[in-house]
Amino acid sequence: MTISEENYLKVIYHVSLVAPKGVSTNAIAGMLDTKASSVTDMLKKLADKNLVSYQKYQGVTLTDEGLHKAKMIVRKHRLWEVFLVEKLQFSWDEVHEIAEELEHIQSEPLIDKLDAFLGFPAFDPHGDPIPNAKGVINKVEKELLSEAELNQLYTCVGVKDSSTEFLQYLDKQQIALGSTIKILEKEPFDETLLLEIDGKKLTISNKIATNLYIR
Amino acid sequence: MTISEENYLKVIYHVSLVAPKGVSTNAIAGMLDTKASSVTDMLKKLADKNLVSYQKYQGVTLTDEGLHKAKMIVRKHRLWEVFLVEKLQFSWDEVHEIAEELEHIQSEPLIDKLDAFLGFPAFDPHGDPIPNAKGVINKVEKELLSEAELNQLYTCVGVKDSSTEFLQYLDKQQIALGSTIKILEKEPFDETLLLEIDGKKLTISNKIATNLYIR
DNA sequence: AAATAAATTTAGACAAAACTAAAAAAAATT
DNA sequence: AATTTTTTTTAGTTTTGTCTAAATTTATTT
Repeated sequence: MTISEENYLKVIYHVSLVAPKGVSTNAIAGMLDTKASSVTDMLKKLADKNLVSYQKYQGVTLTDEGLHKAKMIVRKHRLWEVFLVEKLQFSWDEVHEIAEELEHIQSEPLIDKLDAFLGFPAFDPHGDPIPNAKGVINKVEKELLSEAELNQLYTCVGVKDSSTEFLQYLDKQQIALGSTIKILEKEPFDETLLLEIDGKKLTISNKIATNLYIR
Repeated sequence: MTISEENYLKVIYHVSLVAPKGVSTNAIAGMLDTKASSVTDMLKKLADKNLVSYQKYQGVTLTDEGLHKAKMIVRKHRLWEVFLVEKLQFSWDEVHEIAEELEHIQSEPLIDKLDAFLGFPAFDPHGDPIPNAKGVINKVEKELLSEAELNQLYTCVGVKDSSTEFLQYLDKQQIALGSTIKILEKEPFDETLLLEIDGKKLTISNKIATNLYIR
């Protein structure tokens, strides 16, 4: 598999988690910053290799084989992110791009030994679950902070948006995975929240609240 | 720089350590398992980018810029090898291929943090020196076991051949970097050596002796 | 010094992965 | 239902890195 093929599989995987009835050519083109015509070409190739099922104009879905390959790429990406943060002291907003490269290194023993070295982590630095060597993903029930109740105690378990800007905002406000969160007030007009985070008070916008996962 | 360009630079670097007056097209083709005509094409491209100086039919040498780039690739390769052996418990005969991939990951901070994580190692698992971030290489005087004197105490500091077969032979005979070696006898007919290695006696052929570095 | 052999380069072709522009199909609108 | 818009595909090109076959240069031998 080429790096390009792997990137297509990964994008189809991520999009199909949200849009399960077949991923559109344009959606893939948008995520990969390429043209729809290029996507069509690649989908044909992936279909020939039995990694996706594709019918003209009908979008694409992963085959069992394609799904497994995609999960293995995600597994590698997230394990490398853990390595970068836990062992090399990168911050969680710096690791995505590097992991985008590392995820394409081809070696089963490498990734299994890396997994063991890291202590078989279940989640990456952004709270996303890491598929195990068989592709099984530990599902954890979680909800968005924007859906949470007043005056209940929650723990921050992940982010939806993992852009540099958002992650750096969270760092600045000292919000991290594991932080304890209680909603003290909810402004009805714009859904701004007044929170108590690890004991400190903080006001956040609805946009922030719709990108933080809690449990 | 593409992976292919990096591989050419690396090969030119390695060959020019042995043949300093310009590396031939065929030598490069042989090492990269490609055709001479492909090499010619690439040399033109590298010359356009000012990474090599190249004149038709006269072989090629690295420019200062090309030399630095090549050293940085070697640095990455050897640091990753240390990581694989020291942290992930690979044996020294398993790491070359994986490091061939990892050496192309593009991130300065990654490699500097990896260097720090590993404790700024000076040598890789085969005893080869690791260039520092500026490209400076710690030279260590060493000689081949085949050139060594009788009844003197030496330490094994590296291998010339680092093929899987040779490294596995050394493992089997329990010869490792740091082993203490004394030559007890040298057979004049075929230069077979009787050694005492870490206290144990062992007979080795001249071919082995010409691939082991000692100090 | 001429002839032969070896090494190197040129010319032209190909596959992968992208592109543009135009055509075709599907979806949305009137 | 017909028209317009959007999405998707096709057709033809480009770039990168490779190849083969032929031509050229350098090295070696007689």
